[in-house]
Amino acid sequence: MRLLLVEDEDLLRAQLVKALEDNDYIVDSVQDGELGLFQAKEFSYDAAIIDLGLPKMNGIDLIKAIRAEAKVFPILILTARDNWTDKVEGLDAGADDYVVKPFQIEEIKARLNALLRRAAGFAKPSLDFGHLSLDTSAKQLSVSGNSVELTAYEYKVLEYLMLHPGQVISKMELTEHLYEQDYDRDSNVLEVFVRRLRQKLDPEEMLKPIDTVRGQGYRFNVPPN
Amino acid sequence: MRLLLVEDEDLLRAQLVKALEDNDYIVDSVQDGELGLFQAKEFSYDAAIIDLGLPKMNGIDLIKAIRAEAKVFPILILTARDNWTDKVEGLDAGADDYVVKPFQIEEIKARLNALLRRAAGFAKPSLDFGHLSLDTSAKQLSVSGNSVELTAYEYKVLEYLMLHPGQVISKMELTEHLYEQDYDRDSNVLEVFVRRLRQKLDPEEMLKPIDTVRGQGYRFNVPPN
DNA sequence: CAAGGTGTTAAGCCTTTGTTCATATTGACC
DNA sequence: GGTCAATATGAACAAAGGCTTAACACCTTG
Repeated sequence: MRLLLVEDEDLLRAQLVKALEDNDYIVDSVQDGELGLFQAKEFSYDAAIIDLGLPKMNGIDLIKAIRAEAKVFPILILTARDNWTDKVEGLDAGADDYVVKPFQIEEIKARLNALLRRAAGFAKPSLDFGHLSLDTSAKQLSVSGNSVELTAYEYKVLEYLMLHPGQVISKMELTEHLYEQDYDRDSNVLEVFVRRLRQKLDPEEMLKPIDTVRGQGYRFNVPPN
Repeated sequence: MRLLLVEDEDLLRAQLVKALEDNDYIVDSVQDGELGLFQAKEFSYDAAIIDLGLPKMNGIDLIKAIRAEAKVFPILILTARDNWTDKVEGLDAGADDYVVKPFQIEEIKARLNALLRRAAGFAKPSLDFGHLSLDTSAKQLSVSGNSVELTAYEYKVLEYLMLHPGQVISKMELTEHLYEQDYDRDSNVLEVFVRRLRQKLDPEEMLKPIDTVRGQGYRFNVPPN
């Protein structure tokens, strides 16, 4: 899960980043609205946490701009207690929830979880395609009935692919979803993971659940019927 | 046993928290209805104690909202003597019992025990999976008929895992259920408990009732039929 | 006070996993 | 067909994470 954090206060930002990272989120944090918008346009996030009082471009405008880009990930806004009217404006602009400063880090985490779960919407515990089924709460794959264990990273890759069935996902997009910063460019970790996944998904190499589109990325195939 | 306490009066709240904690409950306490609802949604409790006169969202609405979320844990309401009509409304809204203020702490504890016993009584006296059966009221485990003693913490761990069968439960989630605050990060208590549990559950190490999903947590395996 | 049990810590060992590397294979373009 | 870049593959390695055991402090209980 990759988060965008836009917060101008250095100390608070650092605390949040740490807390979120401890919870296994991958966090990109920036200090002002302009940078926030740039990041939001350039990368794809699972959720954003945005302080409403920001330099360069205020939080409300940032949210509007993000929504104008047709980005739909949930947005959690941080607002000071005294100007709570902002909160309404923020929700109007397209935010999904708010937390009033000062807050407990725990509250942020809980709200975030709620949003992400809600965003998953259909709250599907499992992603099913033909004889492949990925149980997202058991973190387990089942191939025509037989359960198969996945490592943490194998799971992340497969989940991401299965969440975008039939779409070509570039290696960069995948890598960015797995790691914090842009990872060492000349590494073939991803290829190795895909290789191991293919073996587990389809030991016989008959059905080719994951195609490689040369130069573009990988694609999880929706099985016929 | 984890309780949710929603009470706006600081002194009373503190007294209740202390008394309950002395009785080995784990207590989350909040000051208003909105926070209460949030907690109830976000975490899973064994029971709740709710004052009817609350800021932000009154107790009646809170109870309705909790029940609307399909939460079934018992709810004990606290009500002032003069407006006893609230009590009826509260019970109608879905509360299970009431105590009139002012009260003796002892009374709260007694009512709570009764509620919990009743809830355990017909809700789920035992968690059964294959040849494993955990008697939640006797706090006793039986492995293919033979009863096995569990220590307090062993029981807590196993109960939590068995309440979420087939799901991967992170160590953090488990630890938070065992202890109040987030516990010392670099301690391996949990591993030790799991180790001891595994021995008791399955001395032969054949059936692997508890899987470890590396980097993610533990999973109680649902035995195949 | 002795004895036994329980929760906790510490330490070393062992396994899994992520990562790298070297080398093979593939596909696209000339 | 030849050439080059992109991807696959298999093996090897180091570190993280988990396991296991033992010891210890603290309670209870008799």
